[in-house]
Amino acid sequence: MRPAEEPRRLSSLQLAVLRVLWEAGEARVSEVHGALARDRKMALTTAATLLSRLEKRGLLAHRLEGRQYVYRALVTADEVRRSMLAELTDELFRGRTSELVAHLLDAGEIAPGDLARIKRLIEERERG
Amino acid sequence: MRPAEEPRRLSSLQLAVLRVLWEAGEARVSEVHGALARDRKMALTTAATLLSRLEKRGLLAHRLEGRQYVYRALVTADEVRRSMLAELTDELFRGRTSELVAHLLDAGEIAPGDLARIKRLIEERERG
DNA sequence: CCTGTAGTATTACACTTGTAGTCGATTGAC
DNA sequence: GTCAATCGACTACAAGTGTAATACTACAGG
Repeated sequence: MRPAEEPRRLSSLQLAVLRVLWEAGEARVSEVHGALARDRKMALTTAATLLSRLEKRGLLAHRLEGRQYVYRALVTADEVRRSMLAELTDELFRGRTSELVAHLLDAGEIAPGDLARIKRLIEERERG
Repeated sequence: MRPAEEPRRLSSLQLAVLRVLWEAGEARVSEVHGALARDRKMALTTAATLLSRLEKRGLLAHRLEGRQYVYRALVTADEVRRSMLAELTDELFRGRTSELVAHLLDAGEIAPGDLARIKRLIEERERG
Protein backbone atom coordinates (compact mmCIF):
# COMPACT_ATOMS: atom_id res chain seq x y z
CA MET A 1 0.00 0.00 0.00
CA ARG A 2 1.57 3.14 -1.24
CA PRO A 3 1.36 5.88 1.40
CA ALA A 4 0.02 8.63 -0.82
CA GLU A 5 3.20 9.81 -2.51
CA GLU A 6 5.07 12.95 -1.56
CA PRO A 7 3.50 16.23 -2.63
CA ARG A 8 6.74 17.17 -4.38
CA ARG A 9 6.66 20.64 -5.84
CA LEU A 10 3.56 22.71 -5.55
CA SER A 11 3.08 26.12 -7.06
CA SER A 12 1.90 29.13 -5.08
CA LEU A 13 -1.51 28.83 -6.55
CA GLN A 14 -1.79 25.14 -5.82
CA LEU A 15 -0.80 25.84 -2.25
CA ALA A 16 -3.39 28.55 -2.06
CA VAL A 17 -6.02 26.04 -3.07
CA LEU A 18 -4.80 23.59 -0.47
CA ARG A 19 -4.79 26.26 2.20
CA VAL A 20 -8.44 26.94 1.55
CA LEU A 21 -9.25 23.28 1.97
CA TRP A 22 -7.07 22.89 5.04
CA GLU A 23 -8.85 25.74 6.70
CA ALA A 24 -12.34 24.82 5.66
CA GLY A 25 -12.02 21.09 5.87
CA GLU A 26 -14.21 20.75 2.83
CA ALA A 27 -15.27 23.24 0.21
CA ARG A 28 -17.30 23.51 -2.95
CA VAL A 29 -15.81 24.87 -6.12
CA SER A 30 -17.60 28.15 -5.62
CA GLU A 31 -16.22 28.47 -2.12
CA VAL A 32 -12.67 27.79 -3.20
CA HIS A 33 -13.16 30.25 -5.99
CA GLY A 34 -14.50 32.82 -3.58
CA ALA A 35 -11.49 32.47 -1.36
CA LEU A 36 -8.96 32.63 -4.18
CA ALA A 37 -10.71 35.48 -5.92
CA ARG A 38 -10.24 37.69 -2.90
CA ASP A 39 -6.57 37.92 -3.76
CA ARG A 40 -6.52 37.62 -7.51
CA LYS A 41 -9.32 38.05 -9.94
CA MET A 42 -10.14 34.66 -11.39
CA ALA A 43 -12.93 32.94 -13.30
CA LEU A 44 -14.93 30.25 -11.60
CA THR A 45 -13.91 27.73 -14.22
CA THR A 46 -10.29 28.42 -13.46
CA ALA A 47 -10.82 27.37 -9.87
CA ALA A 48 -12.65 24.28 -11.08
CA THR A 49 -9.76 23.38 -13.35
CA LEU A 50 -7.26 23.78 -10.54
CA LEU A 51 -9.27 21.54 -8.29
CA SER A 52 -9.77 18.78 -10.80
CA ARG A 53 -6.11 18.81 -11.75
CA LEU A 54 -5.06 18.53 -8.14
CA GLU A 55 -7.49 15.70 -7.75
CA LYS A 56 -6.07 13.91 -10.76
CA ARG A 57 -2.71 14.17 -9.08
CA GLY A 58 -4.06 12.47 -6.03
CA LEU A 59 -3.85 15.42 -3.68
CA LEU A 60 -7.59 16.00 -3.39
CA ALA A 61 -10.80 14.03 -3.50
CA HIS A 62 -14.38 15.06 -3.81
CA ARG A 63 -17.80 13.82 -2.92
CA LEU A 64 -21.03 14.78 -4.56
CA GLU A 65 -23.55 16.86 -2.71
CA GLY A 66 -26.58 17.56 -4.82
CA ARG A 67 -24.98 18.54 -8.07
CA GLN A 68 -21.95 20.13 -6.55
CA TYR A 69 -18.53 18.73 -5.86
CA VAL A 70 -17.27 19.08 -2.35
CA TYR A 71 -13.51 18.80 -2.28
CA ARG A 72 -11.21 17.91 0.54
CA ALA A 73 -7.44 17.59 0.75
CA LEU A 74 -5.85 14.19 0.89
CA VAL A 75 -2.57 15.56 2.15
CA THR A 76 -2.17 17.39 5.41
CA ALA A 77 -0.54 20.76 5.76
CA ASP A 78 2.12 19.12 7.85
CA GLU A 79 2.99 16.57 5.22
CA VAL A 80 3.37 19.29 2.65
CA ARG A 81 5.45 21.43 4.97
CA ARG A 82 7.69 18.54 5.79
CA SER A 83 8.17 17.53 2.22
CA MET A 84 8.73 20.97 0.78
CA LEU A 85 11.01 21.99 3.59
CA ALA A 86 13.03 18.82 3.19
CA GLU A 87 13.50 19.52 -0.48
CA LEU A 88 14.52 23.08 0.11
CA THR A 89 16.91 22.03 2.84
CA ASP A 90 18.50 19.49 0.54
CA GLU A 91 18.89 21.85 -2.33
CA LEU A 92 19.98 24.97 -0.56
CA PHE A 93 21.57 23.82 2.67
CA ARG A 94 23.14 20.53 1.73
CA GLY A 95 20.49 18.79 3.75
CA ARG A 96 21.64 20.30 7.04
CA THR A 97 18.79 21.76 8.95
CA SER A 98 21.18 23.51 11.27
CA GLU A 99 22.58 25.45 8.34
CA LEU A 100 19.10 26.53 7.49
CA VAL A 101 18.57 27.84 10.99
CA ALA A 102 21.96 29.48 10.96
CA HIS A 103 20.98 31.23 7.76
CA LEU A 104 17.78 32.43 9.33
CA LEU A 105 19.72 33.90 12.18
CA ASP A 106 22.34 35.50 9.97
CA ALA A 107 19.79 36.90 7.61
CA GLY A 108 18.08 38.58 10.52
CA GLU A 109 14.86 36.95 9.48
CA ILE A 110 13.94 36.22 13.04
CA ALA A 111 12.25 38.89 15.07
CA PRO A 112 13.88 39.54 18.45
CA GLY A 113 10.84 38.28 20.30
CA ASP A 114 10.90 35.04 18.37
CA LEU A 115 14.45 34.40 19.35
CA ALA A 116 13.50 33.79 22.94
CA ARG A 117 10.53 31.73 21.89
CA ILE A 118 12.68 29.50 19.75
CA LYS A 119 15.22 29.11 22.49
CA ARG A 120 12.48 27.99 24.80
CA LEU A 121 11.30 25.45 22.25
CA ILE A 122 14.77 24.07 22.02
CA GLU A 123 15.13 23.77 25.73
CA GLU A 124 11.86 21.93 25.96
CA ARG A 125 12.97 19.61 23.24
CA GLU A 126 16.27 18.98 24.98
CA ARG A 127 14.47 17.91 28.11
CA GLY A 128 11.71 16.04 26.32
CA MET B 1 19.43 50.63 -11.91
CA ARG B 2 17.34 47.59 -11.27
CA PRO B 3 18.84 45.52 -8.47
CA ALA B 4 18.68 42.18 -10.27
CA GLU B 5 15.17 41.09 -9.40
CA GLU B 6 14.33 38.30 -6.97
CA PRO B 7 15.18 34.81 -8.14
CA ARG B 8 11.59 33.73 -7.44
CA ARG B 9 11.02 30.08 -8.10
CA LEU B 10 13.83 27.94 -9.33
CA SER B 11 13.55 24.29 -10.24
CA SER B 12 15.84 21.62 -8.86
CA LEU B 13 17.74 21.49 -12.06
CA GLN B 14 18.14 25.24 -12.27
CA LEU B 15 19.48 25.23 -8.74
CA ALA B 16 21.87 22.46 -9.65
CA VAL B 17 23.25 24.65 -12.41
CA LEU B 18 23.61 27.55 -10.04
CA ARG B 19 25.36 25.38 -7.47
CA VAL B 20 27.96 24.44 -10.01
CA LEU B 21 28.64 28.07 -10.77
CA TRP B 22 28.64 29.10 -7.13
CA GLU B 23 31.24 26.48 -6.36
CA ALA B 24 33.39 27.03 -9.39
CA GLY B 25 33.02 30.77 -9.66
CA GLU B 26 32.99 30.48 -13.42
CA ALA B 27 32.48 27.53 -15.71
CA ARG B 28 32.30 26.62 -19.37
CA VAL B 29 29.31 24.82 -20.77
CA SER B 30 31.26 21.59 -20.89
CA GLU B 31 32.22 21.94 -17.24
CA VAL B 32 28.68 22.59 -16.13
CA HIS B 33 27.58 19.67 -18.21
CA GLY B 34 30.24 17.49 -16.67
CA ALA B 35 29.08 18.35 -13.19
CA LEU B 36 25.41 17.82 -13.92
CA ALA B 37 25.97 14.65 -15.87
CA ARG B 38 27.49 13.01 -12.83
CA ASP B 39 24.03 12.81 -11.32
CA ARG B 40 21.78 12.47 -14.31
CA LYS B 41 22.65 11.50 -17.82
CA MET B 42 22.25 14.56 -20.01
CA ALA B 43 23.28 15.78 -23.45
CA LEU B 44 25.70 18.64 -23.71
CA THR B 45 23.20 20.70 -25.62
CA THR B 46 20.78 20.33 -22.76
CA ALA B 47 23.23 21.97 -20.41
CA ALA B 48 23.81 24.71 -22.96
CA THR B 49 20.08 25.34 -23.19
CA LEU B 50 19.73 25.53 -19.44
CA LEU B 51 22.54 28.04 -19.21
CA SER B 52 21.28 30.30 -21.94
CA ARG B 53 17.78 30.28 -20.53
CA LEU B 54 19.02 31.22 -17.11
CA GLU B 55 21.04 33.97 -18.70
CA LYS B 56 18.02 35.28 -20.55
CA ARG B 57 16.30 35.47 -17.19
CA GLY B 58 19.09 37.60 -15.84
CA LEU B 59 20.47 35.09 -13.38
CA LEU B 60 23.70 34.40 -15.26
CA ALA B 61 26.11 36.18 -17.54
CA HIS B 62 28.90 34.94 -19.73
CA ARG B 63 32.10 36.14 -21.23
CA LEU B 64 33.83 34.78 -24.27
CA GLU B 65 37.08 32.93 -23.93
CA GLY B 66 38.34 31.72 -27.26
CA ARG B 67 35.22 30.27 -28.76
CA GLN B 68 33.71 29.13 -25.53
CA TYR B 69 31.28 30.79 -23.20
CA VAL B 70 32.34 31.08 -19.62
CA TYR B 71 29.33 31.55 -17.39
CA ARG B 72 29.05 33.03 -13.95
CA ALA B 73 26.11 33.54 -11.63
CA LEU B 74 24.68 36.99 -11.13
CA VAL B 75 22.84 36.00 -7.99
CA THR B 76 24.53 34.79 -4.87
CA ALA B 77 23.64 31.60 -3.06
CA ASP B 78 22.59 33.70 -0.12
CA GLU B 79 20.20 35.79 -2.14
CA VAL B 80 18.57 32.70 -3.50
CA ARG B 81 18.36 31.09 -0.09
CA ARG B 82 16.84 34.19 1.38
CA SER B 83 14.32 34.62 -1.36
CA MET B 84 13.22 31.02 -1.60
CA LEU B 85 13.06 30.61 2.13
CA ALA B 86 11.01 33.76 2.44
CA GLU B 87 8.55 32.50 -0.10
CA LEU B 88 8.24 29.13 1.57
CA THR B 89 7.83 30.78 4.94
CA ASP B 90 5.07 32.97 3.60
CA GLU B 91 3.21 30.19 1.93
CA LEU B 92 3.52 27.46 4.50
CA PHE B 93 4.05 29.24 7.81
CA ARG B 94 2.05 32.40 7.41
CA GLY B 95 5.28 34.32 7.19
CA ARG B 96 6.32 33.44 10.74
CA THR B 97 9.84 32.20 10.84
CA SER B 98 9.33 31.01 14.39
CA GLU B 99 6.62 28.67 13.19
CA LEU B 100 9.01 27.27 10.68
CA VAL B 101 11.54 26.54 13.38
CA ALA B 102 8.86 25.10 15.61
CA HIS B 103 7.90 22.79 12.78
CA LEU B 104 11.48 21.71 12.38
CA LEU B 105 11.63 20.84 16.04
CA ASP B 106 8.30 19.04 16.05
CA ALA B 107 9.09 17.13 12.93
CA GLY B 108 12.26 15.88 14.56
CA GLU B 109 14.18 17.14 11.58
CA ILE B 110 16.98 18.38 13.74
CA ALA B 111 19.67 16.00 14.83
CA PRO B 112 20.33 16.03 18.58
CA GLY B 113 23.80 17.43 18.09
CA ASP B 114 22.47 20.29 16.03
CA LEU B 115 20.10 21.28 18.76
CA ALA B 116 22.90 22.44 20.98
CA ARG B 117 24.61 24.15 18.07
CA ILE B 118 21.50 26.09 17.24
CA LYS B 119 20.98 27.08 20.82
CA ARG B 120 24.47 28.41 20.92
CA LEU B 121 23.86 30.42 17.76
CA ILE B 122 20.81 31.95 19.33
CA GLU B 123 22.63 32.88 22.47
CA GLU B 124 25.34 34.56 20.46
CA ARG B 125 22.75 36.46 18.53
CA GLU B 126 21.03 37.54 21.71
CA ARG B 127 24.23 39.04 23.02
CA GLY B 128 25.38 40.45 19.67
C1' DC C 1 -43.19 20.27 -21.21
C1' DC C 2 -39.96 24.07 -21.86
C1' DT C 3 -36.38 26.86 -20.58
C1' DG C 4 -33.10 29.46 -17.89
C1' DT C 5 -29.58 28.68 -14.80
C1' DA C 6 -26.25 26.64 -12.11
C1' DG C 7 -22.58 23.44 -12.37
C1' DT C 8 -19.37 20.19 -14.25
C1' DA C 9 -16.68 18.47 -18.47
C1' DT C 10 -14.18 19.49 -22.48
C1' DT C 11 -11.21 22.14 -25.22
C1' DA C 12 -7.85 25.78 -25.95
C1' DC C 13 -3.82 28.47 -25.71
C1' DA C 14 0.45 30.73 -24.12
C1' DC C 15 4.50 30.03 -21.24
C1' DT C 16 8.00 27.45 -18.74
C1' DT C 17 10.86 23.47 -18.18
C1' DG C 18 13.40 19.24 -19.36
C1' DT C 19 15.38 17.21 -23.09
C1' DA C 20 17.88 17.01 -27.24
C1' DG C 21 18.63 17.06 -32.53
C1' DT C 22 20.36 19.76 -36.27
C1' DC C 23 22.47 23.80 -38.49
C1' DG C 24 26.23 26.82 -39.24
C1' DA C 25 30.44 28.77 -38.27
C1' DT C 26 35.21 28.47 -36.65
C1' DT C 27 39.41 26.37 -36.08
C1' DG C 28 43.15 22.94 -35.55
C1' DA C 29 45.42 19.31 -38.13
C1' DC C 30 47.35 17.83 -42.34
C1' DG D 1 43.54 24.89 -48.52
C1' DT D 2 40.46 21.15 -47.11
C1' DC D 3 38.21 18.51 -43.63
C1' DA D 4 36.72 16.96 -39.41
C1' DA D 5 35.92 18.27 -34.81
C1' DT D 6 33.99 21.74 -31.75
C1' DC D 7 30.78 24.89 -30.08
C1' DG D 8 26.98 28.10 -29.86
C1' DA D 9 22.24 29.11 -32.20
C1' DC D 10 18.01 27.59 -33.50
C1' DT D 11 14.24 24.42 -33.61
C1' DA D 12 11.31 20.92 -31.58
C1' DC D 13 8.35 18.61 -28.56
C1' DA D 14 6.00 16.67 -24.41
C1' DA D 15 4.44 17.93 -19.61
C1' DG D 16 2.73 20.91 -16.46
C1' DT D 17 0.61 25.37 -15.18
C1' DG D 18 -2.33 29.57 -15.32
C1' DT D 19 -6.22 31.12 -17.45
C1' DA D 20 -10.67 30.80 -19.35
C1' DA D 21 -14.34 30.13 -23.06
C1' DT D 22 -17.54 26.90 -24.57
C1' DA D 23 -20.28 22.80 -24.36
C1' DC D 24 -23.24 19.88 -22.07
C1' DT D 25 -26.62 18.50 -18.44
C1' DA D 26 -29.85 18.38 -14.86
C1' DC D 27 -33.06 20.73 -12.12
C1' DA D 28 -36.43 24.42 -10.61
C1' DG D 29 -40.13 27.40 -12.09
C1' DG D 30 -43.78 28.32 -14.93
